[in-house]
Amino acid sequence: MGLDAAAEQQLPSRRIADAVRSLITSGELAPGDKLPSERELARRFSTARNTAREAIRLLTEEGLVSAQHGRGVFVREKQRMFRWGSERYSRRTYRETGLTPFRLEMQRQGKTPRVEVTSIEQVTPPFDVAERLMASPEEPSVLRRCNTYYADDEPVQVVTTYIRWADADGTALLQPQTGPGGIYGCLEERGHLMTSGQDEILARMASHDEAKTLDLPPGVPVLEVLHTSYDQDDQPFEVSRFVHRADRAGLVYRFPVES
Amino acid sequence: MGLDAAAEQQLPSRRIADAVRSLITSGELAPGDKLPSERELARRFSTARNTAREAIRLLTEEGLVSAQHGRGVFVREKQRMFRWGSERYSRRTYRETGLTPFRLEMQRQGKTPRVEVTSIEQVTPPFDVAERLMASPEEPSVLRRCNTYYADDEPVQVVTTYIRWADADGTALLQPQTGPGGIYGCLEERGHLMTSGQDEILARMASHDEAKTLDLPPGVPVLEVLHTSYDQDDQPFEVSRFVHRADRAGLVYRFPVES
DNA sequence: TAGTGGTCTAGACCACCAT
DNA sequence: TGGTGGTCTAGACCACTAT
Repeated sequence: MGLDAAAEQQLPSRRIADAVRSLITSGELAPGDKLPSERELARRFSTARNTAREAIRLLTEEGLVSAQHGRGVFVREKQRMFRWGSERYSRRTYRETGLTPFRLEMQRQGKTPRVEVTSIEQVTPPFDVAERLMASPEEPSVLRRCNTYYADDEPVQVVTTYIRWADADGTALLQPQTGPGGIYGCLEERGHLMTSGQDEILARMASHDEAKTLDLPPGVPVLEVLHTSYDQDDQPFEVSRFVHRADRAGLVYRFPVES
Repeated sequence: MGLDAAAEQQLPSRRIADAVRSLITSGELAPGDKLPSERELARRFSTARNTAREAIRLLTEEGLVSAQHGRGVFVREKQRMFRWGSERYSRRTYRETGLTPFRLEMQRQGKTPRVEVTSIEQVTPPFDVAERLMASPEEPSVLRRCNTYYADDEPVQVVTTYIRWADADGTALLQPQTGPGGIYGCLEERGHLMTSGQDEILARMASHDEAKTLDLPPGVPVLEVLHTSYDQDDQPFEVSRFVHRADRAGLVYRFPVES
């Protein structure tokens, strides 16, 4: 398997990692292929098993391989299946297809969509949300809706939506099922028509809980999108935090450039 | 230091990680603070040093702490300083301030900007770039310009720009200094006025080389933006790949929502 | 049952940093 | 110089997966 092709190096763990990495980038080890076992690598490179293990850890951290308990270590499949972006909020596509953006994207990918409403509560919003929602300090409580979205029963995104309590009280927003128009339909009835949006994007490693909820393998970051909706008066009326596993999701934005 | 406050758990390494994590989230350990040493943690929890080390590794992977050789392990500072997005391409702000978006953002942050031109070469573009640039298969060669951007001599982004060779040949684009209008000025002279753009965003762990170039600590992902510029005829004429360290950079997009 | 990864121990030596 | 993280060894036992 040409593992010895790696040039002389400093650290044994690096040497092993470099050798395996070059097998992957050269294509000799294809996505889905099984790596030699830790014990086998240790034997071939005449090191302790922990050293081979450290090499695997380096590759895992780079997102190149993924371990499966009791089965082996495998070359990661590159599949960035889902594409989100500003079309997430387009009413036109919804009118034309009758599908929400999530369901539309799932259909595109041939996956079965499922949405789970995790919780609906009255809470005090986190700082960044309060700032963007301009929630009054006197009455800081907002409605928080937590949802988890699944594709073929695999979690792909976790969404937390915040709406001022004054806009939510007494509406279907307090119910898991908000009706055919979704939450934006409810908010239109309350006088808020989305005319523009802002997405703030960052990437980070998943927290402990997120890793569990999203069933994230180690070495996979998350994409976090903090979305703010603005109404016809250019006032913010809704803030949502989207958390995607970054190996499955990408974002796309088209925009005009003023001359 | 209340380390023993952690509830009983299964694995020793998790137990230690949980205890330290709760100290961080509770604020008892503030950003910049030094953690107990690995040997000290091992002593307090009556484990081997490698077990305490594994706990630190878990926290590093979550992006909570960062080790400094010979000094100790420290709680990470949360500083997401830079904000990029569609304004990156605004001609208006450039006209009004005389500053490129990068220099403007640096000024905002009180940092000293520096741009290093790493290489200017005629190459065959990678697949994703060729696809977006609609480079002809007969004449697949393009100009590739590699730049590294620094803030106070710390690398913050690596940019690779691709331009069709026909548009670049015989222009200042072949030189490190492209003149006051930058590369877009050169391309305007060649008949390409940017009227719209597309940014495709993904997050991933850094490759080996990127980690070195960006001086990335472990546990920090990168944000990759693949930008495509469209001219007055809605034809793509330039593709750039931006790679940011995700603990320093965020992206912002404002967009209209059609009714 | 055999082979795999997951975790742990109890040492050791090195490289880096502060004093 | 002493303390820190970085790496390594040579074992051990457990949990999971396949057969």
